[in-house]
Amino acid sequence: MVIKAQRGTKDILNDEIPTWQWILENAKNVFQNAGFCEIKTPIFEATELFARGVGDSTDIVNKEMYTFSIGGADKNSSSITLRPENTAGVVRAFIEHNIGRQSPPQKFWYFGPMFRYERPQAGRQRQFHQIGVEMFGIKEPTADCEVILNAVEFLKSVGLGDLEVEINSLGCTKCKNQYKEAIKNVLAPYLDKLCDDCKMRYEKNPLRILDCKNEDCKKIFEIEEVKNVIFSDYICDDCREHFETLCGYLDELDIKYSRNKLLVRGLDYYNRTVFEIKSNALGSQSAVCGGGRYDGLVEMLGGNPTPAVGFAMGVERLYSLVDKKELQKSKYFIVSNNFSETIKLAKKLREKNISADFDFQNRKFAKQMEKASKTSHYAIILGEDEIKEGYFSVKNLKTSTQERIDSFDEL
RNA sequence: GCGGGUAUCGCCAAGUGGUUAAGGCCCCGGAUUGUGGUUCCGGUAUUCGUGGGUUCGACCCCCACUACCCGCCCCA
Repeated sequence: MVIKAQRGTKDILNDEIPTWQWILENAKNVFQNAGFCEIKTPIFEATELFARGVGDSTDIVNKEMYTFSIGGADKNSSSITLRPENTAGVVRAFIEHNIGRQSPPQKFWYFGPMFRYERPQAGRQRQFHQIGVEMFGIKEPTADCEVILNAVEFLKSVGLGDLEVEINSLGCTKCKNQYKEAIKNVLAPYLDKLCDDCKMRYEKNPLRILDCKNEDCKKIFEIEEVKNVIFSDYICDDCREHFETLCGYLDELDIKYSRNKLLVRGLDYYNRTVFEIKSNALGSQSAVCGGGRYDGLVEMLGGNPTPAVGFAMGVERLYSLVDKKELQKSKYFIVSNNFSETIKLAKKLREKNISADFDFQNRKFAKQMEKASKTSHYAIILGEDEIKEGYFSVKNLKTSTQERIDSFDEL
């Protein structure tokens, strides 16, 4: 019986690796230049962290978590969960290490695998990777601006500078709740015409009705009185000023964005600013990046009240949009039938940080040259004459020119 | 959780009831016994996702299962 990779998981092999590494290098450059420090948190956490942090009205917590009971069936067993996203974990670390004591802002970026038990599909796997950023301690829209700028700059660095940003403001706890009530009231007469999913959302999380793609539901949003409520400027003065200030900053940076009043994100912790970056080249899973402000989360998880804002990007989705990179050739391929001389030379070259490879089967020169031309820029011929007289014949495999090199230092 | 599609060598694939399962790429070997990229020659699936069934005979028909893909939902 052949064991295969689990459903919704995949191996990332040679042909994909250069592009993955390139994406990561760009992330590191962009975020570290902006003062974000990488943070690596564990892949599993207490189940309760996600239940409280991500929110139990979300599908992620309700039906998509990989949860295990550790310690058997006895009463002391603890429940752990493979992280479905990384904000909760970073916030946990932030509180646990008292990072809020340092002078704000505290800026982090991360990369790593996330796990969600969903039906695999284009742009969606059960183990997938996210690159993200979290910024703590700043309530002003300057932080929202910094975070969005970094998302855009990173996308630009991987050649995706033209994707448009959608933003919205959900308001603070107070105006968000007023808005929810207003939506429930105006939709009440139409409740039985909404799709089944929306009927459930009506009770659990009415804002998400606005996200519905069902045509019948969309028609209801077109009804004058409903439309008036949905598109009303429900947010309070403070929230509006926060949002408008942010928009002003984005304008100054020439970041193209559009206001999408129907943009509500599925995670419970968001307030005020939310944003998404989409590409229609992705099929139905169109969001490459999603993020927003979560001013209440640190306190909810037991820390001091701390404003925060961040985003996450799906690396597999990013990968599918980006120009692919090829495996780099090594500089030298040593062609020889003397293994000990060959590997000693390779070792010396590698110690000088020069890439070198060679044949391991003592094959004839024609075969070794063939391999050399596929994998390397130059062949170093190390035959009997060269070894005896102590020089190297170096052949440029592109131009087919060969020259004699007398000392190792010239390589 | 609900709908639809597909499954033939590492990859791309032809074959759709009849004794040896095309072809291309890659890989391996040879022509070229110490010099590659071109060319030429040769080699690589006792087997067609798995298990049953129909049939004298199945990769091709039927049933079940599994996996993958696509859409819904949700999200990155």
